[in-house]
Amino acid sequence: MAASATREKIVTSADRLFYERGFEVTSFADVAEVVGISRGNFYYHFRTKDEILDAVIERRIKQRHDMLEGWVDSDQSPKQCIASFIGILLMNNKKIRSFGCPVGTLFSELAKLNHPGGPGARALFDLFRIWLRHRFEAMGRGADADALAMHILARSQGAATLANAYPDEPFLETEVAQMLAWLDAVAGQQKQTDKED
Amino acid sequence: MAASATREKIVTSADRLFYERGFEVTSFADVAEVVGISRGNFYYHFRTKDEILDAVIERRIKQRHDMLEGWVDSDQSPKQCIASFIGILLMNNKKIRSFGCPVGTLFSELAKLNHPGGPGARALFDLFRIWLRHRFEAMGRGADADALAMHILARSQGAATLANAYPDEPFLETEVAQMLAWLDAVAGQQKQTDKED
DNA sequence: TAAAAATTAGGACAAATGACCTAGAATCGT
DNA sequence: ACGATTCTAGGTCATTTGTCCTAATTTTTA
Repeated sequence: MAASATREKIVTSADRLFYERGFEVTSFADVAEVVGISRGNFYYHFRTKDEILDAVIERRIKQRHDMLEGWVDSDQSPKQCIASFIGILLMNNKKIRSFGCPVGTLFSELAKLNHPGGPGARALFDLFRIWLRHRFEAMGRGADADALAMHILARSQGAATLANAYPDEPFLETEVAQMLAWLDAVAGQQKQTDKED
Repeated sequence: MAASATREKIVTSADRLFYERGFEVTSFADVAEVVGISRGNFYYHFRTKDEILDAVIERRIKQRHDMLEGWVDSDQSPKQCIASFIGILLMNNKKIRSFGCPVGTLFSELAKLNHPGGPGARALFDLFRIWLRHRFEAMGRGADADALAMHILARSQGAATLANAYPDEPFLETEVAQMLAWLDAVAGQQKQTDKED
C-alpha cells in the first residue's frame, strides 16, 4: 500500500482516538490496533507521539479551514456564515454531547500537559477567531469585530462543555437559538447605526 | 502524625496536581513527592487512585458548597449572589488563565476516560446549577430559573476556556462585564413584569 | 512502662508505554 | 526480470505506572 494512504489512515484513526479518549491516554498500540498495522510499521511513519499529534492538529486545521472557506465561497452573507458557524454545534451535537468540543478539549489537555503541541491547538482557536472577526468586519463591525468573535467562540465552548455534562437535555438547541438571536440583535444594532449615518 | 492530617495533606496536594496537570498524568509518585511522604505511606491512606479522586471531588464540592452558602447566609440579595458567582472568574483569573476551570477541565477529562469518577465531577456542575437556579427563583424566576442557571454556567465555562487559550488578553474582564450586564437585564426584565402585576 | 495499635518507609512486581532495531515482504524503476 | 527502494512485521529495551507486601517506627492504651 502507498505510504501516504497508510499515513492518512493513521492520522484519521489517531484523530478520532485523541478526540474520544484524549491524547495522553491514547497509546501507539491503540492507534495501531485500530488501523490494523503493527507498531513497527507505525514507527516508520511517525517517529514520536508528538509527530502524530502535529499531523492530527494539521488535519483538523485543514478540515476546519476548508469548511469555513466553503461557506465564504458559497453565496452566504457574512451573517449567514456566522450562523453556519453556530450551527456546527447542532450538526455535531451527538459527538459534542459524548466527547465535548474537539478544539476546546484538546487545547485544555495540552495546556495542562504543558505540551509543545499546545500552540498548535491554539492555532485552531485562532482559525475560528480570525475567520469570525472577518465576518463581523464584513458586517460593518470594524472596532469590536474581534471582541464579537471572541464572544461567540466563548459561547460555543461553554455550550459544548455543558452539553457534554448534560447530554440528555435539550440544552444545546436552546443555547444555539439564543446565540442566533444574539446574532440577529448584533446585526440589527448595526442596521440602526447605518440608518443614523 | 495523625492519620487525618496526612490524609488531608495528600488530598490538598492531589487536588492541586489534578487541576494543574490533569488526573490521568498525575501519578502516585508525583503526589507523594509533593506531600513529602513515601509511596508506601500513601497506599496506607488511599488504596487506589480512584479513591484519591473521590476524595478530591468531595473536597472540591464541600469547598464550593461552603463558598456558595456563605454568600447566601450573608445579607446578599439573590442578584448579588449570582454576581458573586460570576465574580469567581475574576477572583481566580490567574489560575483560570493558566489551567482553565477546575470544574470543567476535570469533568472533560473524566468524561473522555469514561472514568467512574465522571458522575462525581458532574455533581460539581449540579451544585452550581441548583444553587444558581434557586437564586433565580428567589429573583422571581419560576419558569426559566433552571434555563438561566444553565446559561450562566455555560457562559462561565466558555469564558474560562477562552481565557485559558488567550491568557495575555483582557478577555475575561470584558466577558464578566457582559455577564453582569446580562444579569442586570434579566433583573430589569423581571421588575417590568412585577410592575405589570 | 509494656503491649497493642496505628502509621510510615522502602522495596517488589507485573503490565504498559514510547522509542528503537533488524530482517523480511512488497513495490518500483530500469 | 532484477536490483533498489519503500514499506511492514515483530521483537527488544529502559522507564514508569498502579498495586501490594513486609518490616520498622511512632503513637496510643492499659
